[in-house]
Amino acid sequence: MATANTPRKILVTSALPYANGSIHLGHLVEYIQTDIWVRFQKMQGHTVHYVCADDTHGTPIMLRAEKEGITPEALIEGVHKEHTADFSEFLVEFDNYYSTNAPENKELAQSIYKKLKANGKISTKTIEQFYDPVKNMFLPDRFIKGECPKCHAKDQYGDSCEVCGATYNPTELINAYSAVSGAAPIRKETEHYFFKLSECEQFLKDWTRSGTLQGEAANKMGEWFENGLNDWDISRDAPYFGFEIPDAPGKYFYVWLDAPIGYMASFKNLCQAKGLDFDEYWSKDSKTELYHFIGKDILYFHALFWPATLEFSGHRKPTQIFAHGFLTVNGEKMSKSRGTFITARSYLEHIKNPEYLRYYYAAKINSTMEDIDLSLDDFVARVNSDLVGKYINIASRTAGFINKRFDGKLQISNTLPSAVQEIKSSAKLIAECYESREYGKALREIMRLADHANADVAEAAPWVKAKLEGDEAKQDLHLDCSAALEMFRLLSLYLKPVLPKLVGEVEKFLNIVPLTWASVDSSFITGHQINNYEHLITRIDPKAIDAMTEANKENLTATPQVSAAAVSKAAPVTAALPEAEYISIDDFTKVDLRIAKIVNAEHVEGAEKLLKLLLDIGEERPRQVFAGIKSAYDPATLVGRLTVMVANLAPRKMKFGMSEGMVLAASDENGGPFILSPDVGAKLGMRVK
RNA sequence: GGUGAUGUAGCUCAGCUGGUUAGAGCACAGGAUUCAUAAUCCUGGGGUCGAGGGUUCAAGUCCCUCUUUCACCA
Repeated sequence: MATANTPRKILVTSALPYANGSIHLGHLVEYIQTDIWVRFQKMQGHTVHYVCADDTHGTPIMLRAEKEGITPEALIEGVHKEHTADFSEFLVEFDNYYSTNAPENKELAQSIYKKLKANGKISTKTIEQFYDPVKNMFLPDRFIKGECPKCHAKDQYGDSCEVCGATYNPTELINAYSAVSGAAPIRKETEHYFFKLSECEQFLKDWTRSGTLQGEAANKMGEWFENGLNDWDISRDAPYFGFEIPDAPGKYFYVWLDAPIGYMASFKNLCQAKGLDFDEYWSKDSKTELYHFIGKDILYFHALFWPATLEFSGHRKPTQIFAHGFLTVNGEKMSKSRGTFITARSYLEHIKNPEYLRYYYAAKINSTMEDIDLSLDDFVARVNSDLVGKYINIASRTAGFINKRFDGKLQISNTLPSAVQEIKSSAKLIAECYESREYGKALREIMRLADHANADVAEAAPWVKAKLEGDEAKQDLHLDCSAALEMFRLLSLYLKPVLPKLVGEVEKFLNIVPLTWASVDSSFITGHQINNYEHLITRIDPKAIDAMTEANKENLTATPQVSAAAVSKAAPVTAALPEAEYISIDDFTKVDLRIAKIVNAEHVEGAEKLLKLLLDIGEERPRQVFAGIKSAYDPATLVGRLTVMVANLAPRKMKFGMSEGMVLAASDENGGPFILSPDVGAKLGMRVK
């Protein structure tokens, strides 16, 4: 356990955000979690280096740059600026925020590769892959789309179906096409380089069970060992934005090979700037500590590939890997349609104060991989109640007496008041909570102490003493309010890792040097002069939350395609494309809507949601249409009804047969589906326009 | 589909190796107070701990089945 007596040397990383999009509230869970831990360790007096970088390589970045008509270098440079600004404003204090597309990283990636090769851990194998004959490039799985082989949903990615959840190989897709050019991909042989992970099994089994992972993470790893480890494909063919593999022209390192090496590169870059010893932190026998904070989704890379890469290239392994869960907003996945897909920038524009979010996240963060929920109502209630009502209130309600009655000078009793003593005695517990990443527990304790401090002030009733005559009452008033500010000082110290900026202002108000953990053992002395109290924090207005979610909904309709506008920081994202919200009359008339008579309706064997309808629109034979309305309609009640269908929708082969159109129906989360009915007088076959 | 997690008061969450009437904050109700940014203090109502089965003298806590939500599947 950490004590200030034994200074440690610690290197900490957060996962590298991909240089393909904006930082959002989900990302921030990790950076805030890490930053709090780093600030806590620094307050303990340890030597801590916190490094990170943009993850810049790979096919998506290459294609994105091409689409925007700029070089990949220009793209990632712009993103780097944006990311840096976002992190800085959220008070995430990296010692270095670098890029994987850097000379240090190239050199490290290549030298690590050479060492792996010299250790016999690299092999080559010819594999067959999909190839885009128009674009002249091999296609990663997620750039191949087609029909799901299981449920026949259209436009599914090459690895899994978002409709039915099936996983498969891209080769199994029906009518596969390239998401890049639309061309039908062909199969083509290519030689790939592999890291022989299969030979690292025993090492990894031992390593993952040696206390480096959380329990549930180690359980998850067990899954992979059961099936045996496969070798890891670490090469990609040109064209690829990345580093070329030494002595292998046209072959590039897969982005996941050089991304974690980016941790080293960022640190190396820091070493050059600050004169630190790189090898002290990365050599095989390093005595320093190394921690990676990551999301549970990339545990796989950090707990298998990464330690194996380090081990067999002659480096130290991570001391521990700290995986956290995902963020949900209002109990659900972040959603663009609900306005809960919120970027860091959007939060700053609407809520302004980043420390509210830091506080709320901290209140929710624990050491497990459980997801954490940002409940927006709870967010407002908690921040307003805890920070304003409890914590800041202690200073707000007592500082006035000190300033007005005692010229801002404190009077400290010889005997420590019991309430102050209680707060001091929690220092160890709170430190242990921070150390073990149980921030929620730490903040519960701190708020419990703040409650006691407020109760203590209520009991002392300074407003009563202020009205009493006599020196004794005046003396009591002076001591009581000074004690309250001492409690406030201690609580500020405990909160400092979470609220560095606010506590910085508290330090100015209290006229003290920056608080460290050792400040627990000191205290104010009689005669200490404080400054005038001014409001340090304001309550969150719930309207700002509503405005934020509304604005994010608008963003979606204004930029319907991808989040492309998010990264091109040249133009601020306002309604730049009003025309994108509208379609022309010509677009609309492409949809052939017809009045249809339901001539038959029946259940479909084996289908949970579908009814099979036969729809007459005046053609030779009725159309067969599968409609997902089983939950709301009894087939018998449908027969004979008129409704509206899309007549020129491309026929689609479904599991149960061809569907030759689509019935229109209304629904939302509260109900439906409700199919449409025409007004009296409409006849089957009539065009709807 | 497989695997790892997850489901506790209206909301957000604590509940360690099973042990007396299941806790906190917020919200709500009643009272007090007015120093403080409608902040604070005291009191109270509210839960068949996702469902069903099992082990045990005893289960929110262990086992099995089902189910919710999340993640991963190189």
